[in-house]
Parts: sequence; structure tokens; C-alpha cells
Amino acid sequence: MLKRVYRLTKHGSFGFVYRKGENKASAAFSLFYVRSATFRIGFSVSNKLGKAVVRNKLKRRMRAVIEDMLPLPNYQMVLVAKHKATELDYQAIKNDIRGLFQRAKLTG
RNA sequence: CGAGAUGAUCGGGCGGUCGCGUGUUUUCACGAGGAAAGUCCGAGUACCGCAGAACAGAAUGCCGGCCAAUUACCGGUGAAGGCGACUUCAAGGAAAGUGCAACAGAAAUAUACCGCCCGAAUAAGGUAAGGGUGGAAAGGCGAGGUAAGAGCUCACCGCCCUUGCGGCAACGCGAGGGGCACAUGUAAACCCCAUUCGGUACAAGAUUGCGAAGAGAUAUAAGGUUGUUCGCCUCUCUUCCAGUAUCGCUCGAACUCAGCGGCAACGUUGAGUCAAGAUAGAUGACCGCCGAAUACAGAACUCGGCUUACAGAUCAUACUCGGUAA
RNA sequence: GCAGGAGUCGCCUAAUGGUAUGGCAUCAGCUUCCCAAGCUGACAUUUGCGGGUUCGAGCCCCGUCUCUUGCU
Repeated sequence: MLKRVYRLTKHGSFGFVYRKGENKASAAFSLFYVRSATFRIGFSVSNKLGKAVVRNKLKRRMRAVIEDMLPLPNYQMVLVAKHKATELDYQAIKNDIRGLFQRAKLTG
């Protein structure tokens, strides 16, 4: 689990990133990002992707992947899961997200 | 051996590495469920210038028990279903009134189509035994009786009234009488009777820290208390910005084990325990061993009940039915 | 988290407790040299699912599933 300081916590912040940020997408995830003073990231998994157990598990795996990739550059970003993400195992999620960050040139 | 019935239980365990939340400051401890779900009932708790009356509205409806509370729990009664163990049931009132009962049928709450009897008759009359329709056709069935028939009379059953015994009661088992009536069904149709119900739900609300603009001036205003009316109450109210921090937030009708009372729900006594409290929201990643380890599924103020989802495994019974053997 | 609403052919929709209606679409035929339009006919709904009340449920009652709206 990420420490609190690395998390995006306000509803307004999510809106800010969606409005101002650039985005890149893969089959399973979308990434919105905007330059900032510190690194923060938020995770978004829609109600439509499944029941609570499925959504929570997906969020935990996303956090585990990001936690493994630290440190990351100073951006505020939002990682959004798409339908296909529910079908992937941990290793596939990891590869997908790493590829996404490389294409966005955000690797530390 | 096969097919069932009922009542229960479990819902992976152990260890390692890297991380997260809370508490304590650490090398530590604890960290989702039996349904956390649906939100269908019932409460606690909080607030609403205190809780008054009438009407409207809603809910419930056999009896007893239990509970903080409930129509939802437990036990019984009755009815229905099943060969049976057993299961299911919103189960008051239809002579208070109103409505509805398609089609069929002569006729649907009132009647005579066919038939039967009487008769000279195709007239008039008697007749609900038989026919056919229907969910329902003048209590059922048999005998007597009769012109033919009919509770017209009688036996048995049903119904109604009275009454004895048993049971706290619902009700059950009998006895005597009525001679069957305003005569069917539907109240999960309106309704009647009885009982109950103030509103809003922790995003309730409390504390702290703050701003900006505007309006009314003692009443036929505005607002609150409930949907309406009455009654009662109030001096501040409205709009905009910000929406932060702390509390509420987990010790509670609590849980575990044992004894006692009770068929049970449950009660009671003793001992022990403190066991999530997040706030964009904490349980993940990797590995080893046992191994069938795979289901349904993730706390958001808290409890009691109900309902629904669920892999696999286990236990109990003077349980039931069938087959085989002795 | 809390409070409401809806579910009927492939799509849209009607129905007072009594055979579930109509339009579009689809299929076949007629018409045309061919297509479209037009005309005629056919097809398909056991009313989301499971129970109950009733002689009889799309309709009344209970449970459940799915979708959806509002508050925040």
C-alpha cells in the first residue's frame, strides 16, 4: 500500500487532472497525468467493472504495481481501469502498466 | 443397500520476504462475513421552539410464550399438501352495507328448458328426484312417503343453538335440541371491528475557526410542529462563498466457555476476553509445507430478526419409506 | 449510505380480474422489366423470475432479479 503522501485524496484533484492532463491508454488502463510539485497518484475503478470484491482486488494490484515502480517523477496522475483489466492476472497488469508509463515517458 | 426427512457445524491451517491501517512508539499487538449483501421488519442513539385533538393515511389480524422492541422469533391449535418422517399458511367479520362473478347454462341469488305428475288439452297448475352447464344450482346420502315430488318424516354425516368434561387459551371430545332460515363465492375488492403508528436518519448531529450581501419590525406577515384543519410555539430570517479540523466511532440489550431453569425462543449464575474503525476508503505481491483447498462474497454509526447467494466437507436422530438377508 | 420508480413480441406501445392489442421490423404472395411504394396474408409475446389469494391473475399480495431516478 502506498503511503498517504503519495495518494491523490480530493475529488477536486481528480477533476483537475482529468481536465488539464494529457492521457495515454492501453487495452486495460487509461492514464491521465499533469506536471506538479510532488508525485501523487489516484486510482479509479468504475462500478461497472464488477462487484466490490472484484474492484477492491483490482485496486490492490494496481497499487502493488505502482509501489513497486517507485520513485516516479513529480506528476499528479490518475490511473483508470477498463473492462479488460478484470480478466488479467497480476503479471499481465504489471506489464501493461509499465508499458503505459514508458510510452508516456514517465519512468523514474 | 437405495431414496428421503429434520436439526446443526466448518467456510482452510502453519511458516518466510516486501508493503498498508489503527493502537502503542516497537524488535510488538490486532486487522472483514456467515451472510459484511438485500434494506424487508424492529430498536438503540441524535436532532427537530417538546410530542395536544380531529380527520385522512399506513400497518397488523387463531392462541399462549419470549424479548430492549416487532406481524416476521419459539411452542401449540386449525386448515391444506405428502404413503410417511414431515412441510406450508396475512388463519377476525360475508344475517351492517356496496361492488364483482367472463364464457357456458332455462336460470347465478333468482328461476322451470327438457323431463316427471295432474289434466280432454299444445291451456292453467304442481315439482329441484333425473338431464345437461358451471368454480358455485336450493345441505349430502339412503330409506319411508307421495299423483309426481320436496327435511314432508326418519337414520348417519354437515350446519346452527344449548350444554357437560379436558385445556391458561386457540380448540378438542361428548350429550341434548332445532328442522335448515335473509340460503353460493370473493374482504391478498371497497368496507366493518380490534390493536398500533409524530417527523427526519450518523451524509443525524456536536464543538472549533471563519467571511460577504440583503430583508422584515409586533402581525390578516414569515416560519416551525404532520398530509389537511384546529390548537400551540418563535425572533430573527434569506442568499452566496468556503466545506476544513476534531468528536460522533466502537465496552456493547457485547462475545466465549461452563452450570442451572425451560420442549423451545429465551432467562439466569459463575469464570474469562477486549477482538477492524478506515475516510478516494486499510488484507496485496512472491514463495514453501499440509492438502480436496476450490464457492458465495468486502465493514462504513451499532445491535435483534427475516430474506436471498454459496464450492466442498462433517456430525446427529429409539426419524420415514422401499428392497434384501437373518 | 438513504429514499423512490419501471419491467408486455426483435423495437415502440395498449389492455376495468375473464381468449394479451396495434404500429414498425421479418417472412411469403400479388403488383413491376427490376427495385421502392402499395395491397393481402403469415409469424412471434405463457406479460423479468418464483410462490400465494381467486373458479380464473399482465392486473391483487409476498419474495427475488435486472434496469433506472433523486438526495449526498
